[in-house]
Amino acid sequence: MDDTKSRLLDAAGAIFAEKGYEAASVREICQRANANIAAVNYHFGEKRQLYVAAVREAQCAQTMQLKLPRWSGELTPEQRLHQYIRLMFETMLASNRPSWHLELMLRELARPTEACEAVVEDYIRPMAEQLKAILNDLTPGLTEDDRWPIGFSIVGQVLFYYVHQPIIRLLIGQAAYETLNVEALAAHVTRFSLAAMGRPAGESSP
Amino acid sequence: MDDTKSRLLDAAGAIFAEKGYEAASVREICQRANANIAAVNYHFGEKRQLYVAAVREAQCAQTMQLKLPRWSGELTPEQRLHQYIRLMFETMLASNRPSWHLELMLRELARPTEACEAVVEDYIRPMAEQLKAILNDLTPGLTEDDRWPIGFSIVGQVLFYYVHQPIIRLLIGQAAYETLNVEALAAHVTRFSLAAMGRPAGESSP
Amino acid sequence: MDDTKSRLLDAAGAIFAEKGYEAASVREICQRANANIAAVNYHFGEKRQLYVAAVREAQCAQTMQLKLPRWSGELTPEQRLHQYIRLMFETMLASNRPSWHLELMLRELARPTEACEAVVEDYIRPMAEQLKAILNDLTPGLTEDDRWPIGFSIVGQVLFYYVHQPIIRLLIGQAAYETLNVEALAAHVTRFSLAAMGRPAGESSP
Amino acid sequence: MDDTKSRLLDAAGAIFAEKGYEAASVREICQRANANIAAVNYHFGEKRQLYVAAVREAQCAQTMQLKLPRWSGELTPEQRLHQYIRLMFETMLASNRPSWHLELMLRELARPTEACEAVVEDYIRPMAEQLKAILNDLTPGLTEDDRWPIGFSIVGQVLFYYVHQPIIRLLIGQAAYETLNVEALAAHVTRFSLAAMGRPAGESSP
DNA sequence: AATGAATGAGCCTTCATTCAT
DNA sequence: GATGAATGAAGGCTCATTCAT
Repeated sequence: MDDTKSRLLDAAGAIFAEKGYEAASVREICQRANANIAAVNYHFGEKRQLYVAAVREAQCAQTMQLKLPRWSGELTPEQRLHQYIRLMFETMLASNRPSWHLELMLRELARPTEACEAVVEDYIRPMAEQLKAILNDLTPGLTEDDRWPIGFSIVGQVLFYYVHQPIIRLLIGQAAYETLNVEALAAHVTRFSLAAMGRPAGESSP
Repeated sequence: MDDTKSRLLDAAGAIFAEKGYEAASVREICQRANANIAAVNYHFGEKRQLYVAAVREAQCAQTMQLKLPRWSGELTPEQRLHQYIRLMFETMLASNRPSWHLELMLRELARPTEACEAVVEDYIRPMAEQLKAILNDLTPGLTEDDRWPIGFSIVGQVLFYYVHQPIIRLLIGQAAYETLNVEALAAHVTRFSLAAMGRPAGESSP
Repeated sequence: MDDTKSRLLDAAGAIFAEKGYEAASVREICQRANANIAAVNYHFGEKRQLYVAAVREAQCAQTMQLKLPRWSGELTPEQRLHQYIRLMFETMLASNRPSWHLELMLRELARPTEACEAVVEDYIRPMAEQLKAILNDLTPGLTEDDRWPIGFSIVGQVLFYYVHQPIIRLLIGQAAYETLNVEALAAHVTRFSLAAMGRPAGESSP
Repeated sequence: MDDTKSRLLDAAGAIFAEKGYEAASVREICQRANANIAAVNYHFGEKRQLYVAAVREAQCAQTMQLKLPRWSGELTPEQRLHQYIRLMFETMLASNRPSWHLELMLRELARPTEACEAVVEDYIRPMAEQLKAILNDLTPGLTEDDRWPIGFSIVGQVLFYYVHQPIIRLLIGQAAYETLNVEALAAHVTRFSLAAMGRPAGESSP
C-alpha cells in the first residue's frame, strides 16, 4: 500500500477513535500523518470515505488478531467459554493494544453509520458463530433462537466493562478500579454465566 | 423557568442526543427553539454550558421518572429484581418516551465529559444502591465488594440491548428484532441472573 | 449628578483611555460601573455619545486642575516659562493622577473625532494663550504669527516625553528611563528653549 | 512575494493605519485586497499576525526610503542637521507618500504592541544613531547621556507637527495651516535647535 | 502523482442596541 | 426611572473541499 495513504489511514483511525468523526479534523489528521492537507481528498475523495476506510482497516486488523486459538480438541465447553471470555477482556483492556482499532469499531457499533453493517458481517458475526458453537455444547436442549439471548447476556457483561468504564471508575472508586484485572473479570463472568446455564462451575480453567 | 431558556434546553437536549456535541450546531438549536442565535450565549454563556445544562436537565427528568414503585413489602427479593430489570428495559425501550433524556445521559456515560460525574452521583449511584439492596437479600453471604461484579453483570446485560441495538438488529435480523419486547427481555435477564446466583427461578413474577 | 450616570462616566473614561473607543465594550463599562447593561443607552443614547461625554468630563476635570498659579507678578518671563513647562510635565507624568483624563484627551487630539474641537477650544486654546503671553514678554520683536512655531517647538518637546514614552524607554533602556524626573526634564526643556530664543539661561528657577 | 499575500498586506496596512487595529475588520481587508475571507488565516494565521506583518512591511519600506543622502563630506554639521530635519518633515508630510507606512508605524509607537520593539530596533535606533552622530559634531563637550535630551528635543518638535496636526489646524486656522510647508518648518526647527545649542544660525542651508 | 494556494460556507461568540415591563 | 430579556448583525476563525500546477 502507498506509504502516504497508509500513514493517513493510521492517523485517521487514531484520531477518529479518540474524538469521534465530527470532532476530528482533516487538517489534524494530515498533520499527524505528515501529509499535505489535500492528501485526504486525493487519496480518499472526502472525509467520510476516509472514515469508512479507517473502520474497515480497524476491522481487518482486529479480525486477524482475534483468531481464537485452535481448540486443542480435548477442551471442555466450559473451558472454551472461559477462554472466549478472557480473550474478549484481553482484547478490550490490554493496554499495549496499538489501540485505536477496537475503540473505533465500538464507536461505530454504538452509533452506526454506513460502515456498521460491514463490521458486523465481517467481524462480529464470525465471533458470534464461535460463541454459538460453544453454547451449542453447553445447552444442548435449546433452539437456535433461544441461544441468542444467552449469548447477548454473556457478551453484554463483558462489554459493560469497556463501554461504561467511567461509570465503574466513579462508582467503585479509582483505587478499586485499578485492582480489576483480566483474569479476575473473566473468571467472574464465566462463573456467573455457567451458573446461569445450570452448569457446575469450578472446572472451567483450561 | 423562563420560557425561552426552557425551549432552548429542550431543543438542545434533543439535538445533542441525536447528533452528539460536536455535530450539533448552536444555530440549529436556536432555530428549533424559535430563539435568536444570541440566546444561547445570553442564557448559558457558551455552547459547552448549554450542553451541561441539558445533561443536568435530562438527569432530573429521568430521576423523577425513574422512582421505583414503593415495594409493597411483601414482595420477595426475586420479584423485586424482576421489577427492577423490567423498569430498566421500560425506561430504555419505551417508544413513547418524550425523548432524548436517556439517550443524552448514555452518550455522556460512554464518552464522559465534565457533566459525567454529576450524572453518576445524582442518578446512577442511587439506582445502584437500590440494586445493591436487592442483591443484599439475594446473596446474604457475600461482602459488599463481591456484590459489585454481580450488579455489573446484571446491568450489563440490560444495557447491551440499548447500547448495541444496531448489532442485535443486524445479527438476528430486523424481523426477529421487532418481536423483542420488554416483558420477554426482562424475564430472560431475570431468570439468567437469578440462576447465576444459585436462586431457583420461576417464582419471580410479581 | 445622577449616581449611576456618574459612575458610568468614570468607568467609561478609564476604559476608553486605556483601550481606545473600538476596543472598549459597553458591557465592560457597565460591569465596572456596577450598572445594568442597558444603562448606557438609557443615560447616553448610544456608545458614541458616552464617549463624547467622557471626553468632555475629562476636559472639565483637567481644566480645573490645570489652572496655572496666579503669577506673583514679580516673576520674570523666564521663571514663568519654567513654571509652565514644569506644570505640563507634572500633569503628564504624575503617577498619582486619577488618571484617565489626560490620556483620553491626548487620544482624542491625536485621532480627532467629533469631540476634538471642543477640547481644543475649551482646554487647549486657553493654555496656548497663557504660553503666548509668556512668549510675548520673551520675544518682544516678533509678530503673532511668528510666535506660533516657537510655542509648538516648546510644547512639542514636552509632549514627546508623554506620547512616545515607549520609544524613549526602549532607546535609552528601562534603567535610564526610571531616572528621568519632572524637575530635570523641565529644566532641560526650559534651558533649551530659552537658549533657542536667545535668552541667557541659568536664572529661570522661580 | 506571493501576489495575494502581498495584496493582503497592502490592504491591511492601509486599513490598520486608517482605523486602528480594533476598528479594522478582516472582512474589510480581504474585500479591499480582492481576497477570500479565509485568506488572512491561511497566510498569516490570525488577525494579530497580519497586523504585525503589516507593521514590519511598513518598517522595511520606510527604512529603505529613508536612507539619508550620503553626506558629501564637505557639509558642515549644521547643514547635516538641517538636512536631517527636512528629511523627517518630507517623510511625514509629503502628500505623495503611497501612504500608510509612516502612519502605521507612528500608531504603533504611540500605542505599542508586540510589534513595537522591532520597529524601534530596526528603524528608530538607526535613525537615532545618525542624529547622534550629527550632535556629536555640534556639541563636542557633552557626554553620551547628555545628548539624548537634545535629540529628543529636536525630534519632539518635528513629530509634533505630525502627531498633533488636528490641534495645529484648529489653533491657527485651516487657512494658515495650508501655508505651512516642509521648507519653512524645517528651517524653523533647525534654527531653533541650533540656537538652543549655542550655534550661530543662518549658515545651515546646504 | 502530489501539492500549495485558495475558496466559501459555516462555526461559536460578542457586539451595541431595543423592548416590555 | 431602570432593568432583565432578547435581538440581529457582525466579529474572527476553522472547516472540508477544490483547483491549477
